[in-house]
Amino acid sequence: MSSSFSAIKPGIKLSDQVASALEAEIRAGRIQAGHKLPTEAALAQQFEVSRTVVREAVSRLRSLGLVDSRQGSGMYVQAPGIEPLQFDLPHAAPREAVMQIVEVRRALESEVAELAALRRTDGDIVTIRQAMQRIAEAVRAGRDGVEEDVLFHRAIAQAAGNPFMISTLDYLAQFLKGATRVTRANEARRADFAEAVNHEHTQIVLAIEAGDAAAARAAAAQHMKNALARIEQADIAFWTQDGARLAQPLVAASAPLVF
Amino acid sequence: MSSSFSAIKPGIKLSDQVASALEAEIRAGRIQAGHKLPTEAALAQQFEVSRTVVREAVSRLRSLGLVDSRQGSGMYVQAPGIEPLQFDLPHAAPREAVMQIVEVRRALESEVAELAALRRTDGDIVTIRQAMQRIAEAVRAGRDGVEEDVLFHRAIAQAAGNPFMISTLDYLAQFLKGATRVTRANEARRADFAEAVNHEHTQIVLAIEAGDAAAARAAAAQHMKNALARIEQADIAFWTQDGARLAQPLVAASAPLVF
DNA sequence: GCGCGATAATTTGTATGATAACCATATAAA
DNA sequence: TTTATATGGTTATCATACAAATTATCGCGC
Repeated sequence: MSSSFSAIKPGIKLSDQVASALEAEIRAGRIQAGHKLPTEAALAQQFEVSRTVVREAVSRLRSLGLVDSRQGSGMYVQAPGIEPLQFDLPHAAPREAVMQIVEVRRALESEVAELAALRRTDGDIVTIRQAMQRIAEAVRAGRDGVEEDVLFHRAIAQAAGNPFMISTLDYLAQFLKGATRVTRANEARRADFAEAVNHEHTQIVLAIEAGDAAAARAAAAQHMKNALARIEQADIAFWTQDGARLAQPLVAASAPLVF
Repeated sequence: MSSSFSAIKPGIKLSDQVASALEAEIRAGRIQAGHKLPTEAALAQQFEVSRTVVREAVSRLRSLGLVDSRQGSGMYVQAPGIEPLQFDLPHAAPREAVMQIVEVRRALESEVAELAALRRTDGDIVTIRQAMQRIAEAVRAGRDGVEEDVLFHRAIAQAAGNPFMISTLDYLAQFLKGATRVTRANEARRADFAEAVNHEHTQIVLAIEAGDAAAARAAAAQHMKNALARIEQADIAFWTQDGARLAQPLVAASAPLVF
């Protein structure tokens, strides 16, 4: 292995240049996974920089999961890991995107409800019941109950006993958090919405308690379908200028719950 | 494997501790987006560490996109974006994890098949048919057809018209790629597996072509259920020592397809 | 008082050297 | 074979200093 690293250009931050160079070396596979890469001192000499910038660079690679440094031993390159999931949202059609993400959630919530009906323990049922209580209390207290709603669905996911379902749903929740609140324009429908949501939640819980997998799936799917309808009826949340995420709606105090 | 001596770990790196503390501080919103956080010297004094570790910690936060440092000015917290999805796999129960991830996939594939049945265009059907053809050709050519299988399921997802479904399934595929190939120990069953997989694929495609949403969902769910059974029958892929991801199986040439 | 440029102070980026903690290996001792 | 010790190498942390970029401050003319 020759791989004498090229010199560097001034202007851009040195640590970034070194980090990029090393990252390229690794991703190109010129340094095999599991192997040690040169010592900090050696790298500093090859790049003609101080050990400080080498450490800064390696720090970045470590947080990217590309290398793993062990004190006293050395720095080892890790096999290229799993590429994380990150939706890229189109700035063009935010309404479409929300509905499509809800479709994904519907698929998971249906499965989760079914699994919960099959696997729920007595403790799970207690937790779910409590979560439903808290939603009612929040609504009575005049709040929107969005946080409690998240916990309710999370409790069901917990009962399903699949941690990957939970984390995937949590990911989706980041996008839908803004959409679960609708604007003041629909304030008049608030009571209707809250009642409908509560009824749908009840259907799900009853099916889970009864251990009726098919009914639980159907109830969850119906819940999502109705939530979609509620979102469409209302003004949905809008997107931030960079299109990176859903913005928090301006009005939250008296906004109805849709999920 | 003697008695239970809990592993002590005072060897947590200072920079990691500082980074975690700062990250918690930011994610909790105690430092608003756009505001400056204390100078490196100040942080070093507060945490009672050297400026070096503060810089290492901040380096991590910068690569996470949480802060942005400008020379001569200071370090500014950036608006926290969407947290990407990244399963953390337990190195304890890899078989369980695979099955749980397949559960997630089953939920999505069922929904995808249903949506595809409702929304497929003529062009979609052609693409799906071609993808199925390519699997058959690959199997006849003696290859495992895993790549073609991925494209087949992707074609169906395309027909469903939901890009988020596609990217989520792609993410799951990273974990299941290793599991779709089984070891040579099951070589004898190869013909059976290939035939079964082909039959299940056909059922899905026929339902989609017929526009029968319920049948498509059922066929897809059955396909996933059977795939799970095939995985259980076979030796599933094993995990790497760090539990970070599925390892590529050693034997791929004559391994049967399960999905 | 107000603009405005020089300048000083502040802050991050980089360099350097030193020390501590830790690991791997070899060697000696029991 | 096992245990203890020695030794060199590597990363982690510390302390200090300087460079480079930004920001605040001062002084001066008007």
